Amino acid sequence: MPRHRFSDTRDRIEAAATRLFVEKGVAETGVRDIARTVEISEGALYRHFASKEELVWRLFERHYVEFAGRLVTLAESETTTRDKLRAMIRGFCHAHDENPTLFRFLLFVQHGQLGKLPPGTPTPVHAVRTVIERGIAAGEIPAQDPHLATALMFGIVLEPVQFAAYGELPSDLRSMADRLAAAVWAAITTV
Amino acid sequence: MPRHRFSDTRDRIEAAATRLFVEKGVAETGVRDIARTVEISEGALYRHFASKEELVWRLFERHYVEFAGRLVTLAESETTTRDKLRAMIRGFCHAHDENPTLFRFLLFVQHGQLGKLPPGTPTPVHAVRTVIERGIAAGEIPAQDPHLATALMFGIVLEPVQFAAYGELPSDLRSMADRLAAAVWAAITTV
Amino acid sequence: MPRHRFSDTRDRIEAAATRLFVEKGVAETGVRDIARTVEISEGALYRHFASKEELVWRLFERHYVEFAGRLVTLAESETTTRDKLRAMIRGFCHAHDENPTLFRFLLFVQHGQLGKLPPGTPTPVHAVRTVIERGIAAGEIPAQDPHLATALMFGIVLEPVQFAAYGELPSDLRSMADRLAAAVWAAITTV
Amino acid sequence: MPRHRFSDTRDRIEAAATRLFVEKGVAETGVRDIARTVEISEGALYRHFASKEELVWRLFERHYVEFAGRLVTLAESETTTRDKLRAMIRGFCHAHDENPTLFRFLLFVQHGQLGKLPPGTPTPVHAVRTVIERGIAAGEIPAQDPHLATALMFGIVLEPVQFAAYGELPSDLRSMADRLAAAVWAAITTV
DNA sequence: GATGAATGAGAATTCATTCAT
DNA sequence: GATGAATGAATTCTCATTCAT
Repeated sequence: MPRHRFSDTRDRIEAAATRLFVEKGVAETGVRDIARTVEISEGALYRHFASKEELVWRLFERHYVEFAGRLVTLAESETTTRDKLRAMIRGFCHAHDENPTLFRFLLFVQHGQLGKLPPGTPTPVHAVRTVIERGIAAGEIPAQDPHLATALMFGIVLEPVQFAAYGELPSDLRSMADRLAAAVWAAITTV
Repeated sequence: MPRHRFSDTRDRIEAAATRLFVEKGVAETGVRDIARTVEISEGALYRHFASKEELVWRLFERHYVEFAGRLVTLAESETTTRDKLRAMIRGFCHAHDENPTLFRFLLFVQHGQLGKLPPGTPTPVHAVRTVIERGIAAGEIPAQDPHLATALMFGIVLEPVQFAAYGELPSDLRSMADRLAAAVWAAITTV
Repeated sequence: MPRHRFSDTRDRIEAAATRLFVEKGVAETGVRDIARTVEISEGALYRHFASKEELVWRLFERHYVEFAGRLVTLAESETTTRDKLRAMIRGFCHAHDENPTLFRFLLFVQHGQLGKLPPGTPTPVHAVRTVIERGIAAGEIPAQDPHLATALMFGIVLEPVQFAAYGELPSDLRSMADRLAAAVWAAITTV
Repeated sequence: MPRHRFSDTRDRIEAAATRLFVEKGVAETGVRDIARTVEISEGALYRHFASKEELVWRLFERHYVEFAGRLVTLAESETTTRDKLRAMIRGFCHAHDENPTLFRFLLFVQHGQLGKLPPGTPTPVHAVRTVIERGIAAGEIPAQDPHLATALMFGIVLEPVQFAAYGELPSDLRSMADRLAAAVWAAITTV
């Protein structure tokens, strides 16, 4: 058996990298920083990831797609558009509170990665927009640009995360979930 | 020799730097890139800015504070809270459409810089929160956490900018200003 | 004016690199070695060459094509095939004696580079083969595989260079030129 | 467990290494490449060779000396100098065709190793030169520098190998053996 | 005998900054 | 004021070798 279990080191690398990427930014985080945090040599990192770029990508891709899937599942478990949206918003809050670092990495630090997703990959944006489009089609939401409505929903949910990171809001997002759901509903039904 | 040649070059540096910073990120933009874009030598850049860091900081600080001031002025020109907020939102949209690059630089690329502002410096966040706090005190807005209400307003206004940058919304934000103002008002009056 | 004239440093880099590449091999020569030899910093090298690979390629390409051209010119200045070949062989010897290091770099260290030449580029091999093919067509050389005859000529001329490098022959190749020409002629007319 | 498994692995390592060294060069071939090709772990390689350097050296030394011995034997089995040389040339061609990769490794990739041979070690060069020196002494070859004559012979035999590797000659050297022998004889008897 | 994660010394390359001209 | 070659530290990555299991 190896000195450390494989997945052990790999997981520790991922956790450390995510945290550092969020704290300092991807470009500002050196392979050195990650290695020092995990307490392995720089070279050892490359046994687990072919490059820093791949590390970033893997981190992003896996969790991003997974999160999108979770949102879809949450929406499917409800009937009305309003309930679907509320469930998804709770999903956002839950994901954030569970691992704020990872959440922030996925939703704010990922710009370069988005373009690499194969076209057609389900994303959180896509999941939300689909629900909204169906809501409009079903007459549950007034007719409007679904892209704009989606943007409103994301803004309302994500900006509090930024404020929380700057200490201007508590970092317990779940306690605000219903308030946010109400705000989203008000914002997209007021045309 | 032209009197304004100096500031001309300086302005061109600032414009080029802002654009590159937004397009590629601050860390990913080299002094060399900037110099090449402006068509001056690398050395010449240092005649105008003591360091790359200072260039970033100057770029941010000047426009950020100026923008905050503009928001305050806009709010002061109106009487009711609702009108104040609408005026500010129009200010956001106007600032964006006038120079989307600079706007995006100020609102999204600046994370590292925010902490350098001397405490007490007026910021856009502060300008908006003040209006909201007064609106609550005056009973024009239901009692609520003014930080959260501020976050909602920022989310509703800024997220469409991100969507516009990804081509999912038109980049003409002004055409959406009243819709955004209505959404903000609905979101913060629905508790 | 710059600290050193541009071409000065560039030339010194090329000379040092050629020598080191021949002495130790390309892979075994570090950018560090070159920089130390030229007495500049490693980074300074990159102002003159985009990469080590480009340095190798530039070194090879320029001189290789130039040498091929010289051979063609030499052949054109003679009438009979025998005289053409002798002139080319003298050209080889002259090129070697003038700068044995460069000669060895071009003819022995270049394997990886040959494939990068755009197809159709005139090479020394091509120059020699053309003369031999015409000699066969004109009946001045017995009918035979021109590729083999070319190989014989190259072997006869180049192997003494290797021996000279190992101290088993004097490094003054010009003194052997006519002997080598006689050997080549004998080898390719004896079928 | 098979008795010869050890030497099996060892042989497979040697074969893979030889091939990779010739294809990509010694420096460009990593221990990793070799291990992957043989389908063993990197660590396992060190059970068979103390270091990469030793692997290269062993590969070279054993076959090089063996090949020199074969040449001596071939020469001894003939009487006249001309026959001795022809036998040796056939030996070269045979060795090449049997294992072109190994042949090329020994004769072209070995530069660094030659100097490590204990002085006095019989080498192919030495074997050929001895025959030529005796031929001169016996009056079968005109008086001349035996080193140069040896170089001519090596050039005539080895250059076709290079051409074959570049696809400009068939890789079946044996079919050319007598032609090469004739060329060598012509080259060294024409002074 | 075998495994493969880990090491540590470099390798090539980039980059903000300096400075002689 | 301007130039661009030079610097030197830092960065990403490679690689032969070791060693706990």
